[in-house]
Amino acid sequence: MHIGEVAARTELSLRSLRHWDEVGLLRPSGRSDGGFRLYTEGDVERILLVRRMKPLGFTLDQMRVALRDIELLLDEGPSTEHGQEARERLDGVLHEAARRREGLERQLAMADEFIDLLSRRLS
Amino acid sequence: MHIGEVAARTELSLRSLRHWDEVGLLRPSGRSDGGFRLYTEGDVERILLVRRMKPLGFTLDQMRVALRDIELLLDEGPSTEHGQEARERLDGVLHEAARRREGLERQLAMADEFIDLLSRRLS
DNA sequence: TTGCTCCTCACGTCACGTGAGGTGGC
DNA sequence: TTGCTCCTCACGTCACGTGAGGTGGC
Repeated sequence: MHIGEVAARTELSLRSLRHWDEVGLLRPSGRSDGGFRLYTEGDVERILLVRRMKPLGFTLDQMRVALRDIELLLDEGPSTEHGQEARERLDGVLHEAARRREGLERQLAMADEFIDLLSRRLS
Repeated sequence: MHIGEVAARTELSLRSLRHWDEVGLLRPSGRSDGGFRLYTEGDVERILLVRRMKPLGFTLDQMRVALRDIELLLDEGPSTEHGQEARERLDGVLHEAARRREGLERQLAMADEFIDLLSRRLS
């Protein structure tokens, strides 16, 4: 499918999808003869995975590595040497993700404090 | 107090505090003879207010305006013409804040989906 | 054929991070 | 006097946003 449909389905901007392609985070599976990016359902699934990871504040490059590792583990399993290495890196990602999740919760708590404070000032 | 103590107490970087000064969001109340920024307890309170507002993703300029309006309302009350205008702008800010709060919650939910997915892949 | 979608530059933006080189404060 | 903290440039970074100018696809 074309980039516009992907953008609509994932709620991402055209520019973000093109940027992710540029930096190698998410390459569309193909291109049309005219040069249009062609995304598969699998591509969309990977985009949605990245979208879930993004609120945790990882860089595009960190997400690129993590995505590769997740797919490597899926393809090769944890038994090969590469599979082992991927697993170890992903253990680190999971720990870091849990840490950052706490940060997100603190942000939500702060936002609530601000909203409470402001609505009290306005009532 | 000096910028270092403020940074420690607010968990903000020295650079952020200097940047907020540069763009006029949060000017320290004074300067020492040698040029050191001097913050008061009131300055710290305002910094903490901005810190609570920040997770909602407003720009520094939007927060600058909102902070001025909040203080104006506190100083002048809602009866003056400026007080009226500030109140109306802050009503808008509160609505926007509530909207963005929902976005933050969706981000937290997405992060949880990612963490669940990754931990299932690794177990 | 129309017009809607897509393309590639390429510069701009936002909120700082990160030195470099120098000086104030107890 | 030492060294720790602070200062001001000023360039770099990250993840896109925003045109400009041009073309593919049904």
